[in-house]
Amino acid sequence: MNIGDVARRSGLPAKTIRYYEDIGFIKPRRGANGYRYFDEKELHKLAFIGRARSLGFTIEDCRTLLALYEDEDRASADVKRVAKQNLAEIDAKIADLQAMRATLSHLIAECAGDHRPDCPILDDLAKC
Amino acid sequence: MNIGDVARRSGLPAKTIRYYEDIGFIKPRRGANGYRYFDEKELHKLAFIGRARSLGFTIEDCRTLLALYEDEDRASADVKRVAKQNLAEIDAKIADLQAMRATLSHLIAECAGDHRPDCPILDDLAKC
DNA sequence: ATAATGGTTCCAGTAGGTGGAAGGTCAAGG
DNA sequence: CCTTGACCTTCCACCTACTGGAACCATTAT
Repeated sequence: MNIGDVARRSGLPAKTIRYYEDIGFIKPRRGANGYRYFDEKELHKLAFIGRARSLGFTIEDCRTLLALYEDEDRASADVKRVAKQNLAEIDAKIADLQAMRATLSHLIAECAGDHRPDCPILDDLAKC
Repeated sequence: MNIGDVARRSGLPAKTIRYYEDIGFIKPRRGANGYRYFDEKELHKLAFIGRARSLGFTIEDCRTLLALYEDEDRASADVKRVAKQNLAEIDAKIADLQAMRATLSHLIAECAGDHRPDCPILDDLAKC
């Protein structure tokens, strides 16, 4: 498979796949013309990374998860630990965003949103 | 005031204040020794930006909001529009994160988390 | 032969700062 | 007067995870 096929099948942009090669996730062979050639295993790895990324795992998490995935003797506890850590980070981000959301939607509700200059949103931002 | 005083009073790191000067938010005068000198108005502006940033507004949003703040003839509708746009982005992020969270916490619940290698988390990531 | 498509490398830029080096300045204490 | 330590300066690099674009080579279809 060429990179375009892998891109289509994995759902990742070709640029991202090249980037993932740069940072060492995959090492596709090269054809005589210099083109990358991917086998099913590499496609699989890329899809794995793509799915992990979409669940909010960082690139470093992906390295760990891939290593665990390829380690037949892994303990599921190790995977669970990484996943729980990620969950905690997701929860922290949600909490942050919800706090912002609460403040902001309160301010929006208070703002008349008309032609006049008086604005509780600006008042709040400016308050010392 | 020197930059350290402003940092303490605004809650922003001195590095960030220098950065905000670089990108044109403030233009503090300089003393004979080259030190930046800040007046109350600049402190105020920095605090305004800090608060806006903590509510999730981008730097570009901050530029808009500051301009509105300094425009006596603004319409509160303009401020409200920026705020609503930001709220929509926050909501989109929360929704994304909650979708991740749901999938991930489901997988975590299914994983035994022991010494055995079987792991529904990896199975899910690997599934084509 | 040519055009469209797809591949390659490399460099730069994104957002919003943060870290660190190398060096100038100022106030207080011995 | 000198030193120490806290502050200040600039500049350059680095962070995450890509993304865009230029310049160029290869393949395929017409």
